[in-house]
Amino acid sequence: MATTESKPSADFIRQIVAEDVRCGRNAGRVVTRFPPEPNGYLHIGHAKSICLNFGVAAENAGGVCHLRFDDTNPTREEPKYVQAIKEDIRWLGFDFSGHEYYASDYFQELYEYAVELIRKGKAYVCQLSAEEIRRYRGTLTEPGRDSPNRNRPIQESLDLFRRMRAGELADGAAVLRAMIDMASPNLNLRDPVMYRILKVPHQRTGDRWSIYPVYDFAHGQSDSIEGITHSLCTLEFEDHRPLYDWYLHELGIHHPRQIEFARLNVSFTVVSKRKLLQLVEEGHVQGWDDPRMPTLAGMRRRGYTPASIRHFCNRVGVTKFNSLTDIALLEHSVRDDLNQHAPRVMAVLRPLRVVLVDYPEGRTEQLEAVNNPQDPAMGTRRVPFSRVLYIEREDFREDPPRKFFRLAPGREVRLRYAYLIKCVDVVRDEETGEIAELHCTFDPESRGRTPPDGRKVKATLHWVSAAHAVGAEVRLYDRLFVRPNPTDEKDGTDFTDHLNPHSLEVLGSCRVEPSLAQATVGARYQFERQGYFCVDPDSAPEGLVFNRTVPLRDSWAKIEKNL
RNA sequence: UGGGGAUUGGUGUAACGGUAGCACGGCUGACUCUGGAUCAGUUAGUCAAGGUUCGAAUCCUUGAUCCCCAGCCA
Repeated sequence: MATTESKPSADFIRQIVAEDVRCGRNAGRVVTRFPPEPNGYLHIGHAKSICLNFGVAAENAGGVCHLRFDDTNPTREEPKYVQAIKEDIRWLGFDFSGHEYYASDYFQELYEYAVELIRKGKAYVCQLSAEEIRRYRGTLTEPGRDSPNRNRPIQESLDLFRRMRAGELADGAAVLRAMIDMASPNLNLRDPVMYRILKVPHQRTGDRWSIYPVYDFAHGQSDSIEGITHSLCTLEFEDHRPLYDWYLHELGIHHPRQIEFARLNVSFTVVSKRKLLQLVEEGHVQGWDDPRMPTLAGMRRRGYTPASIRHFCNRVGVTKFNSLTDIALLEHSVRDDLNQHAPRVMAVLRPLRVVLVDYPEGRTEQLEAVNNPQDPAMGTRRVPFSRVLYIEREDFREDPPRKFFRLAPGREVRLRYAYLIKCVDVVRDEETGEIAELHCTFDPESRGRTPPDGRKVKATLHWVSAAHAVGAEVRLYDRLFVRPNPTDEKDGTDFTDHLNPHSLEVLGSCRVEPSLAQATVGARYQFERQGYFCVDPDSAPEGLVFNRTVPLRDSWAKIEKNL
């Protein structure tokens, strides 16, 4: 490159990390972590966090990113989610081998930390009910009141805590609380709960525990135990930082630096595990991997590439501003990637029969087609051509509007890689009056080249040979919601009120070129002039199923809209 | 009316007292056997009001608006 390309400036987190490395904090080491709770599938918002955490680690010499499952609530977590999360992270392109951790592995240490705090007089067992604790906590504007158990002798708390662990107390009968300040303006500091009784078996520790640490008591210490240097989390934990600081300080253990950033929001979709779960449970979509879902599993099935998601995450940046990123940026990222890598094929979604009346019956030609004009190394293939073809119904207009360049009565267009054809007749179904087929003539001098008289046409259509085409089902997806911000419920609506009723359209009688007969599940293609498509796992030997990942930009659609 | 954050074109993001830049989107045009892609041009912004300064998106003051917090969820 002739001129020095200006480096994109690092986001504020990378700047902080760089400064820490520069001045030798943590001996120059960088250890980050991605800490999902295994209670749902990963979505595009998690992808942002994954790219940030693994990215920051990779950019620093010797940097490491841990995958840690925050599995502190056995009532909501399941092994199937652990598996799905690991699969999604690997698919996204990140390696956590040798660095897979579980908060549940620290249960014994966490228990000992809790005992230590009781011994120091910094924690106590409280037997107020959940409801009472809430009332004692006060409100945003009024201070709370001390629990009557706050001055319980240390020995008594120690004994009670031991009995909680031993299963001698019922669920909800007692909790362990930190003794901080019931009048703190930060509600997180009003004697927060550290442990609760949950006589529920845990997916990894079985029935060894009948008490479990709450997130706030587990998270910071887990980071500490793992030697995390930079604990990157979302904005809502900013208020919790003083609490984490307090625990770490009282315990006198390694203190990671927590930095908060804004979570990702994307227009016309929802990025919240709870809401995505609701869509699944209420049957608005067909599952976590429904191609309309912004889950990594859904996007994978839809045809998104890992690279396109990573690029998207890098482009949205990292700040503390609560933003709503335009879904067009996501769509651009995947087009950008697929444009360079997806082989082109011809597929007719809504077939209209075309008979070339002057083309010999029974004749078949094999025409050479380019697999990817962006990448000549991808070579060429042969596409069969014959007398009866299918073209796209929308590529013909009996009464063409202004600026419509495609086929119309008496008009000539090119068939991609083949001949110039001219429409000479429109044949209707006598009963329905619908256009049944088109009769066209072809110019034998125009095969793969401009005819000798130099005639030009304004449109090139894709097509398939009727006798050679393969049948397929194509699923067209549109945005899941009709509102840019479906979760804005200030007008009293629920986000499910804004679901797009047309987010899925299934086309059952599509015809695709024969080279696709061997297409394997997950393979991605550009259907020329239409968009990027990917083979769905529902495909069977008897029937291919394609998902539309994203349409090509369609300038005719824009012209038509403004006509 | 407690505490914690935030505010730069339509959207996202840079600029760290010295020319408000980049990307997406929009709009023009060129080119084209994908109305794709590509290329070129264009559009449009510092929340407000004061102050400091030769000079302010950046520093100070006041105000406005938005987000988060009253789970034994994470």
